[in-house]
Amino acid sequence: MIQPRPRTIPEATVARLAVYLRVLSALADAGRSTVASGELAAAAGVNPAGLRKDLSHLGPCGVRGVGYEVPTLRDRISRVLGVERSRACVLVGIGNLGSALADYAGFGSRGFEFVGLFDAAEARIGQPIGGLTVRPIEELEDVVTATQASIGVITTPAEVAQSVCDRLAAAGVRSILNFAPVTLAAPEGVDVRKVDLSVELQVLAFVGQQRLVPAVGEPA
Amino acid sequence: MIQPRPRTIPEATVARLAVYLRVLSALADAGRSTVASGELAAAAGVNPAGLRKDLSHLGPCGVRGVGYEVPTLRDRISRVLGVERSRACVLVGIGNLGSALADYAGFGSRGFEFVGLFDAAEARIGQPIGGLTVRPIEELEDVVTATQASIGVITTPAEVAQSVCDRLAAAGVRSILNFAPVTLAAPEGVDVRKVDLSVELQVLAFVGQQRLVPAVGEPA
DNA sequence: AACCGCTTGTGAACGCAGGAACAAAGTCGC
DNA sequence: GCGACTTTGTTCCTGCGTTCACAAGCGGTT
Repeated sequence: MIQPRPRTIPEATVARLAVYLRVLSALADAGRSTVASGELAAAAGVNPAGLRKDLSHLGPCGVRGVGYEVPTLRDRISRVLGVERSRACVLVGIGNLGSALADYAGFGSRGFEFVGLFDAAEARIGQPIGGLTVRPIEELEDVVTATQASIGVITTPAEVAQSVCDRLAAAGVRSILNFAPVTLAAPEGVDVRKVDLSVELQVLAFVGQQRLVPAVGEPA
Repeated sequence: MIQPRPRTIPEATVARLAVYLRVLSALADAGRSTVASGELAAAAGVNPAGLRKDLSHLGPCGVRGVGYEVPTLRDRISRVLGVERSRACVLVGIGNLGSALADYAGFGSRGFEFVGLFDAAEARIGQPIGGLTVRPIEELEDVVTATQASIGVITTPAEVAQSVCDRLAAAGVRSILNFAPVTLAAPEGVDVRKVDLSVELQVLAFVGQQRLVPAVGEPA
């Protein structure tokens, strides 16, 4: 009575599955019926063997000698990632970045729906963005409770990010995506994922400069 | 005649160094003179031993029994990451996200300076953002050549991202940060780093839902 | 001057992700 | 109906990143 497929999928694999899903959707729209691991891997920018290993976490879903059936695989990944269920998200901090996210159409098709936009600045409140209206931060707890939102996105200045995080966690949000350049502390059971745009640039620049100076005394 | 310190610093370490730098700057502003690895690690959200190993790539820079001198360590990391030198960047695609990045003050203090904002839409051209004016995409090559920009940021729709990437690479850009939801192909010598916002959300949601179903028959 | 506590830096072990190679399996052609 | 080719799924292995644990070193104290 053992489950043949362990419930845990590595995080790195999950991230790639999301990429495969996007490629598969494009292929399906283009009318392709099947695709081999080599082609799919090339389109996703990964190694074919790694791709097959990623897909093996979903159980056998390809046909040997042929490849993968595009719509079937797409639906399978969608189901595993939980794309078909709609997830309620709230977004706090409607500055430039927050506005960009609220307006980004790509989230809706991935199962995410913003149900509340919040800001502390008077000037922002009432502003319509992406079909919603910016509300005062005071209403945060009420909306989270009423909508059962489980995901919160923080795009506030760094100074207030921790307090927003505390309020989100207290209101019942279980997952937080943080764009503010601070490391947040959250209670047990709430996990925080950080995206730091300036760190990304910094790493990019560093590997670029590192490549220009291969090694002293060993010019490859 | 071996170099005691290999020139290569792991990418994961570089990303964390950028975080330490931010924490150290805040500590320096607050007037702290020294800090121990434990406190610094807690503020950065990492393991103390890992932090010390990261710093060991810079050579010995702490005092045993005391800790790290805050301004000294900050300057050391700044020098390694190349923060003091100004790097010219161009940004293509001035939609919501592009505008947010162009306006973000955090880049300037990390050594990055936008020298050109480009868009294909007539309506955007001429619009002032963050001290610059949006220019037509046709001028991309001229500006990259004139400014010797080595970093390009792509925030265009997915459909045109590859062609923008090609043009950037051909114009001499060595590093590209891609926010468009496609996997880009670039020539040898040009490296591309991808930030996919919807993938981040997807991963966040998945680990959240995975945590709710720990394992069938073994409720931790 | 010697001791003691504190902290760094490093060496070793563990776990994990990534890549290559191989066997199983299904399809197409004859 | 049978053989050969193609492609998947899996296994092994190598390398890297992370964590734990300990020795070395410095400051403060008596």
